[in-house]
Amino acid sequence: MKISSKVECGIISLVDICIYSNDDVVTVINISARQNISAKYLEQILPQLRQADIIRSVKGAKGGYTLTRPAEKITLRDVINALDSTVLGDVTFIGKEDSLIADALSECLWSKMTAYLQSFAENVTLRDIADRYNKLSGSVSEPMYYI
Amino acid sequence: MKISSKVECGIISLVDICIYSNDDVVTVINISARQNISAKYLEQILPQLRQADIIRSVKGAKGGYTLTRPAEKITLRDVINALDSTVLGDVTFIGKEDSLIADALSECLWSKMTAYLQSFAENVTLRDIADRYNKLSGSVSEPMYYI
DNA sequence: CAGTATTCCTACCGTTTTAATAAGTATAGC
DNA sequence: GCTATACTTATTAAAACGGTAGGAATACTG
Repeated sequence: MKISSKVECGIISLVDICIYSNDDVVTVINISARQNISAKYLEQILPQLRQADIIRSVKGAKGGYTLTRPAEKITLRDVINALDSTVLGDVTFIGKEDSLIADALSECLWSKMTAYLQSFAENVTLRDIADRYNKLSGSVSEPMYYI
Repeated sequence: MKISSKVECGIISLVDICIYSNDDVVTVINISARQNISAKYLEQILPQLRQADIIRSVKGAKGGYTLTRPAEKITLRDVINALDSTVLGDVTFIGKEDSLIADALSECLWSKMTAYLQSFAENVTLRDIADRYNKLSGSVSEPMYYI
């Protein structure tokens, strides 16, 4: 599966906001520095997530971003669809293909696949990713204390 | 989901071969005419399916293609992987992303999704598509006889 | 053995998509 | 008013994709 950098960076940004906002906003510059993603690139991605009502922005000095709701209420389906609706959406053919075989294919394969992808992504939340991240980062750094 | 025209046309060609080869080979020109796909384009797709041992070719005059095995033994997984291994394969990030968050994301979402896609496509065969096609084409033309 | 029908190979071109950058505007805190 | 920030739009550069083209190799046919 090919996932665009935009989707990848978008999700990473959200997890970053989730982890580092302690009742406070998180700025593009912060995210950029921590996640090693160009700030200018983020400025293009985050507004899309705001329009999808996943994050809320505060303008001006001391501004930044926060999640609009608890991380466990934000599904990856919401996020992915906001950034690139083709990822989980119905199969689209560039070259028209108005053939019955293509229809059969759609019924037997593509539509079932995409239905599953949607429902699967609906059952994974930002919280799940953040928790998993915490475990991963814990298992990397914690053992150091015991050396 | 975005599926390339190559994958779509490749599968259509195989179903066409499956339907129209009666112990005989099927030529690119035949497929092209029936499925309305440029012959030159097919000449680019079919060799890939031959290399993947899905079809067998006969060169020269009276040449053409046949399936290497019964249609019920050819899974869509084989076909899709032969034509574009990125469709069902592991998620690939264009922009490197060597972050732990990306790892967490991979574990919680991408790898599970792709594993499912692979296993799902493994359980659909060319025969299934051909059968479905026959039903579709039947339900379109058969009722005409009763008018 | 010549002619023809076919697969095969490789290069090429144009369009679209994507990634990333850039520049400048608007807003709000201090 | 200065500064830090989000917002918007345009632009560039690179890659992927769809499709075309020319010609070489191969094998049947008369």
